[in-house]
Parts: sequence; structure tokens; C-alpha cells
Amino acid sequence: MPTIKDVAKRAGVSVTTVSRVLNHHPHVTDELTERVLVAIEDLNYRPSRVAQRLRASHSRLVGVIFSDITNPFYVHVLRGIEHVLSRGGSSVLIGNADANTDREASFIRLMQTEDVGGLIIAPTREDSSALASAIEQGLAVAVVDRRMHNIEVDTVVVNNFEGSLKAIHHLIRLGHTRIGIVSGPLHLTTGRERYAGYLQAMADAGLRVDSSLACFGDYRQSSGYELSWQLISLPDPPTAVFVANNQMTIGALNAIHEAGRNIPSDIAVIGFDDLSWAISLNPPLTTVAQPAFEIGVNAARLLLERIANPRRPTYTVVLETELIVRASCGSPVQSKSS
Amino acid sequence: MPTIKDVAKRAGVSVTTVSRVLNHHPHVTDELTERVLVAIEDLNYRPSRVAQRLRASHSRLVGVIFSDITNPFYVHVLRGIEHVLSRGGSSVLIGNADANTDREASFIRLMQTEDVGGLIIAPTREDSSALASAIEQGLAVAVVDRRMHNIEVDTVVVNNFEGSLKAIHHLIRLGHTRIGIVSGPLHLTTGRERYAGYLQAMADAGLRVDSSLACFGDYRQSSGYELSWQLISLPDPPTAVFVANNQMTIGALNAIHEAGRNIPSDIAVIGFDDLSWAISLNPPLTTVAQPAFEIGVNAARLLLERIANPRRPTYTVVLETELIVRASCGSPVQSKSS
DNA sequence: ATAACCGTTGAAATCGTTACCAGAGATATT
DNA sequence: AATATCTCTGGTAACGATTTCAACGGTTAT
Repeated sequence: MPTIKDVAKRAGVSVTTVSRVLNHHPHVTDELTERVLVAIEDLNYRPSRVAQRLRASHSRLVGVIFSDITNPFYVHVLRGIEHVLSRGGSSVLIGNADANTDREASFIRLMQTEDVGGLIIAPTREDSSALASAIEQGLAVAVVDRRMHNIEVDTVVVNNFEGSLKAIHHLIRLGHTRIGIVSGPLHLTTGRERYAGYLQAMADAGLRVDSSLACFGDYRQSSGYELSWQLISLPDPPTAVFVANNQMTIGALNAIHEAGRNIPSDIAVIGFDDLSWAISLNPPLTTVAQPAFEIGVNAARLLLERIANPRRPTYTVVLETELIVRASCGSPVQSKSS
Repeated sequence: MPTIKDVAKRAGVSVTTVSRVLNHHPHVTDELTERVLVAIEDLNYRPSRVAQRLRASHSRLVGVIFSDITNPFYVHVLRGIEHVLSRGGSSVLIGNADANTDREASFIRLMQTEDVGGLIIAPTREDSSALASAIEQGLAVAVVDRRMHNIEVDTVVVNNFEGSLKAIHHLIRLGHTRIGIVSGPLHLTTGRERYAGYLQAMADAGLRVDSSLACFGDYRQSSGYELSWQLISLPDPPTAVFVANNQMTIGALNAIHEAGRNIPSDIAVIGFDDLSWAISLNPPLTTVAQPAFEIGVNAARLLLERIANPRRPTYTVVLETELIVRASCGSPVQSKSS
């Protein structure tokens, strides 16, 4: 591949001049600019981003670390990130932590050695020391999906509490009183907030929460499956269940079908996170949708701002969820218990 | 961040020696090795991959370009790739071409300026000149999912023809004779091969193919939706439909439910690509599954081999599909037409 | 005793850029 | 007319690593 030297030689100028036209510096005559441009075209030259990254102050590379790239929610966040970043000419280096804190730490490390200009991360825990020290060392970071504990950092989340509240209120409005929840883990803010929304909504309606109806998974499909089986096997099973993320919802649906229960007449189902195929289910799934793409867009913007101005105070952007009513909760039903 | 110089100073050796222990070179005494290791530990030093990439022959970075990262199939391929690559200490730079050839070309360009050691790509067209010239320039490339035309390159695909054949044979065995297909575009090898399997299976059974039952989409959800509406609106609609990829299957399901048709009694559905939620559908979806993870694993291995030995002849790995029979095609039905 | 060789180390060149500094003209200011 | 300022250009030193080359001391072979 041709280098800046080759271009300089062909244009009959110094490498400095080539670098100047490349970076749109002032004080270079039209004639030389033209000659350089022609040489660049002739040689089909593009500057090496590796060399630029080593020398220049900007990096034009951002790292993205997700706990599970298999989750379509994160893929849409990624698209939002990429949408903003590609306009700025940045590339995206991706890491899949697989919900493993050690892997996450080693990816953070990797991102630093790759000299990323910034990092967008959905952390596996809310007190990651690896992340804290990276920020301490001056790495620009934006956190998505989950909040951190004791770490000041730009953050983009949704109003999980409100979303959960909307879901349960919807169920209650339809007449349900025995409402189960397949919650996320309580060590994550999303898990706690969504669970809190459930409790609040029940309390608002003066409904007692039966502790056997609340179970806690790890956001994976398999735990949604197992916990749902557990719920529907109860002597007095819930008439409705709220599942706190998309993957667990898949598992829940699987269990319910396997048990031969009908949705929504035997049990109503409402999920968190919308999915492209939620509308193709039978019956179509009622969900609390998160604006995944916008989460990505906002995170990328926040990150760009912080890179431009590292001393800026930190922001937390909270986006709203949307209750999408389809058919999986049915029409208003009669309460079965007293 | 500390550099190799800081380590050298602290260990009281030259940077050359530090570099030697970093790269496990022979001929460095245990004592110096130990001193360097201690200094590295003390400073918490990690070599800059950017500097390494600029100077060294190896890059430890591979690019991955997909036409649609939103498609879970590609995400699983990506996981397979990452599984192999992370063991080799390589990072993954990702690009989402969005089925756009221009975007694809500019990503290929980007990968070259980022000095990737190799590229894994699911091309948008089978005669990409951008890809051809990149290979010409010595870039190590592995193609996945689709075959290239007139370009010798390592390739990993599945036996699409056979997979399609199995799907249609299954339908025929169940008694169907009016079988529709929502095919992919014929300008892609996957589209052509899967369509050819359909034609062959029909011919094998001595069935006439009604041209109004074959329609051609672009692998996106929306075209699956529209074309399926078209099929079921026919005066004499098919009793079974084969949908040639996962996203179009989502659209098809949506259309069929919207039309109030029952699966499988009104219309049997069989899809291509398995999905984590296929089992959670009602009824669970019968599909032709591709070994997505293994496709990624094989592509990464092929790429690593080629990087190690650029003059090696090109390989094409063809993996087999698996027919996963669930309930969306029902039990054997009586043929409705003569 | 001298030559040849081996193991061990460091100095310096290099990768492809950008940034700093200096210098040459041209123009403006005193 | 002398000086200051401004525009334009190029030489050269970084950035942080690897690689080549030479040198040094110690063994071994002749």
C-alpha cells in the first residue's frame, strides 16, 4: 500500500504538505493542494489509521462491550451507536463479555491497549473496579442499559421502574390479581428497578404480593424457561406473568406452550423489550418496549461530547419505555381468586 | 499509560530486552527476565497494540463485515468467529454494510487502513470488485454464507440446495402438493441454491410448479410479509409455504396470523435458519437449521491458516443443514387439490 | 595462543503518520 | 529603510513498539 511518502514524492512536495492537505490545514496554496490531491487519486492512497492513532491525539476508534451480543436488544443499541459514530468517521471495536466479569475486565484492558478514544459498555456489575480504574486513567466512557454504583459516568438508561409499573397496571386493569414475575437478578439496576415497579404497582392496587409468585432469573432464556415452569406448576398458579427481559420471555413462552396452557385464557404474558417477531407470535406479544436504537444514539453522542470535553460534568439520560398492547394479555378477564 | 521505555528504565535494561521477554525470545537470562517481569507487574504495563501493529508483521486484528448485523444468524456466526479468534489474541473490528454495496466497499477500505490481518465477510454481491481488488492487494479474506463468482477465496457455506430439498420433501411426504416458496433474491447464491432445491424436490415428486406460487424477496422481514400476503390471497392458495430465511419467516408468520389463517391446518410453514425462539412459537416452527456458530468457527480457522500461509490453495467448506421437525407443518394432511 | 563461535545485551533504524520549529519571501508597519 | 508580521513550505523529532546489527565476554576448537 502507498504511504504518505509516496504521495509526497509523486506530488513533488514534502510529507508535511501532504499531511496538511489531508487534515485541511490552512496556509497551503491551491496549486500544491491540487497536485497533492491528484497524487492521492493516482496512487489510490488512504492514510494508515494505525499510524494516525499512534501519533495523533484523536483515535477515531471506540470500543463497545456488551454482556451478550446474542441479545437483539444490544444489537439494536449497537446499530444506534454505529449510526452516530460512522458519521464521525470512527470504527467500532466490539467485545462480548458473555456476562463474565473477568472477560469484561480483560476486554476493558484490550480496549486500552488498542488505544480507543472512548468506550461504551453495558457492565456486568454495578461496581466494576476495572471500569472504575479505566475511567480514573482518563478513558472516556459511556454506560448503557445499567447504572453504575459509586462511579460518576455518563449513562443512558430507560425508566425501568415506570415501564414495569405500566406493565403491571395494564394487567391489573384487565382484572388480574394473581400476577407473577420472572424478574432479572437483583444485583443489576435493571433487575431491581423493574422488580420495584412490580411491587409498587401491586401496592398501588392494594394487592398483596405472594412471595411464591416472584422469582429471579439471570436474564437468560433457560432461566425464563425454568422459572416459568415453576410458576405454572404451583397449586394456585398466577393468571398473568410479567417477564423482565426478552430472552427470558422466549423461555417462558416455551414452558407455557409445553405445559399446554393457553395464552391468554389460562395465563396472560407480558414481556420487557420489544422484538421484531413479537408481532408474529400467536398470540402477538404485549411488551414494554425500550427505544434500543435511541439508547445507542444517545450513548454515542454523550461519548463524543466527553471526548471533546473531558472535564464536562456527567450526564444521565433516561429514556421512556412504551407499552405496546397486543394480544397476549387478552381482553379483560374475571379475576379467578376471590 | 506506561510505555516500554518506562519498563526498561525501571528494570534497568534496554527496551530491546523488554521486547524480547514480551515476545518470549530465547537468549535472555533468567535474572533479567525476572527483573523485567517484575517491572511490568509493578507498572501494570501492557504493550500498545497500535504500536505493535504499525511495526510488527502480525496485526492481531481481523475485520468482520456483515450485510445485516440485525439478523441473529450473523450474530451467531460472529460468536463462532470470536470464539476462535479470541484464543489467538485477536480483536474484532466490525462493519455493518446494511446490504449496501457502497457501504460494503467503504468498509473494506476502512479495514485496510486499519491494517487488519484478515477479513471475514458475507458479501452483498457475488462479484464485488472492491473485495476482488483487496484480495489482489494481498488481504487475507474468508467469505461466509455466500459464494463469490470469479474470485478464488476461502469460503464457508452450507449445502443450501440439500437443505431446501429436505424441506420440500418433508412437505411432500406430509401430503402437500401445492407448495409455495418465498425465496431469496436470485442474484445471491443462497437465493439461487435454495430455489433450485425447491424446484428439484418438486420435480422429484413429479409435481408441476405453479409459477404464481414462487415469489422472490430480499431476505428482509417486510418482503416476507408482503409476499406471504400475496400467496395467501391467491384464489387457490398453497397449502404449505417454504420461507427461505429467518427474517422473511417472521414477516410470513405475521401475515398469516393477520389473515386469520391457522398453522398448520390452513397452511403449513417451514423456515430456513433456526432461531432461539422458533420453539416458543405457537405452533413451534419447523425449520432447516444452519450451524451458524460452526460457520464462524470454520471461517476463522480458514482465515488464520491463510494468514499463516498466504500461498495456500483456497478451500471451500460446505457444512450440512439439519431439518428440525416441530409442529408448524402438522401431521400428514390430505391433499386438497386433485 | 589464536581463531571461531555462541549466548547475551544494547544502540539505532524503522513502521506511517502528525507536530514543532525554522526559514524564505512577501507584505505591512514604523 | 529597517523591522515586524504574515503566508507558505520543508526538515526533523516524536508516537511505542520490533528488528537488524554490532559488540562483548566466555567457551571451545585448532
